[in-house]
Amino acid sequence: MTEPKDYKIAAVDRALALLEALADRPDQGVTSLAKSLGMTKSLVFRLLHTLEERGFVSRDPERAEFSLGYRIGVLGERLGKDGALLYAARPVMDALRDQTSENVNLVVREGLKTYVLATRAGRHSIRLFAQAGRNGPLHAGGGSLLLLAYADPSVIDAALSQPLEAFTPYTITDRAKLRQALERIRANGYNIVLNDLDEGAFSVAAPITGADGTIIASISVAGAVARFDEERRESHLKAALDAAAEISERLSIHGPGENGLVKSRA
Amino acid sequence: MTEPKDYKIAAVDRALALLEALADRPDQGVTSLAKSLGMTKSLVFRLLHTLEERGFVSRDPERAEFSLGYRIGVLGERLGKDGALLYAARPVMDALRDQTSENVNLVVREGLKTYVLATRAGRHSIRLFAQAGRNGPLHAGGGSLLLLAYADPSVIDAALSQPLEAFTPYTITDRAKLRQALERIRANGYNIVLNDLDEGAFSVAAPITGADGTIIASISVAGAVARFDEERRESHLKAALDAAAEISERLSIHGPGENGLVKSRA
DNA sequence: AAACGATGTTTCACACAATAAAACATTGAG
DNA sequence: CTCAATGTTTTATTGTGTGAAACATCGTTT
Repeated sequence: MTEPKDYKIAAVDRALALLEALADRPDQGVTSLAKSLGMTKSLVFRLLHTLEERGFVSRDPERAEFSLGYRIGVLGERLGKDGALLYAARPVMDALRDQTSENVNLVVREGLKTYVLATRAGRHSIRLFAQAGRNGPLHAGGGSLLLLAYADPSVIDAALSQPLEAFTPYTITDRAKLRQALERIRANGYNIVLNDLDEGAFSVAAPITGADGTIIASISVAGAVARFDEERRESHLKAALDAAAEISERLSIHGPGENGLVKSRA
Repeated sequence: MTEPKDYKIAAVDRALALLEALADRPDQGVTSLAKSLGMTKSLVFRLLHTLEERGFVSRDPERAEFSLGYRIGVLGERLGKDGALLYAARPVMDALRDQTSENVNLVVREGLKTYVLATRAGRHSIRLFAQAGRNGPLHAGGGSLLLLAYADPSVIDAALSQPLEAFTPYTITDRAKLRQALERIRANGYNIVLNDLDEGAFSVAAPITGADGTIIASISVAGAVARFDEERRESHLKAALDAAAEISERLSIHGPGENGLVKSRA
């Protein structure tokens, strides 16, 4: 492989590595950090000094150990939980769309509704499906059902105590059957639906895990059932699960592995 | 003034400045950022490139504009709201303690209780008062009452519908009088109490404002009433208000002004 | 359609600033 | 009291961050 142009500026990259190390394990000293990152003490010292002046790291009153600083919190709050998820998902959604040529949706739950955080339009379907920013029901749609399945029991109860609108003849409105469906989703770790929200549409949804290990969103591949055969079922499912895993990893405190970005296209 | 040794490493500092600029105004392009920060386009480009590879900035799919990246969110979440507040307050609390020689307490509300996030022990009082991590009531104590005063009306109602323990003969347990007291706190913008939680103790509390403008915590100067005269009342109040303002500014999206750290000791 | 202007991208050479090594200061333990 | 480990400071050299300017790639205007 050819060298892909490296515009990275080393000092900055090292500083960011330092922040990651402190996020991973707080309350570390200069020596410890230098050792674990393969830097010299003096370098780490000066990096910390720079970061501290801007509040990106904070030192213990006892003047010994460092942790992430308040400014990280302020900036992080600025972008919000949805922002982090959205930006982490962006390149992965692009890749998933390219891989499947179908629509890709990123959905979160908000109370007893779902909310489409972002979408990618597949090559085919023109006027189809999800619009970013739109609310949807919890009891129909691939991603929605999946989110409901992993929601707190009290949320499930609340959702099931509402009237369940039938969007198509295939929408599950029977509460017992719905509970069964949720059970199966949890058992499978994914969800595949056909025609239950939009007639003629399929959806293959996988769960995204936040930094705390709970399921916070779903990513789904959706398109016209006409293009949905057994083979695509398998490939789309694998692609969705992989994408969900990748996003989840990005959102974990340890961050993405070696590969800085999404896997290279074959 | 003598030059205070500058260990700052320029590249890193500029990168952080870039992050701040993006937090201040998202969706900016290379040129815009370069102009507003007084950097060259090529530098900004490379900084952004470095930051992007680690997920600290994110670019629009349309390949034009940049914003803060998901990693900021992940790291920020890691430290939590309390962490940001705590670290922002740390040096200010130290300064306030040095200035007043009294105890300094940082208190937040959690439901119908208060929670001492951090303390600094004054020169005098040995075995006195607040312990970090301890819960306290909402209706007694300088910081607590102040937090109650600025809490949501529903919280006030809930707090007042509970039994109001009398910790000393001076504790306000009459609901009407308590509401009056809260009213006066809001009118003043601060709170001063004597003997209401601990016999023989005073407390001068000021409100801390979060990034969204709401009051999220209180910082207070506390000590023995024996040392509390009219002059100290004024000076402690001013010191507490200044400290609260300083912390609030740090927590604001625009960040602290020119002076990177706390004001120099006189 | 062609020319323009603005923006993002790339190249390149030089100065200065980031870096490593090593000396120094400070702290705590045995 | 000595020793070991840590944070801090200095210094010299090299490498790298930097600015200027060329280039590409748009979208807009005439």
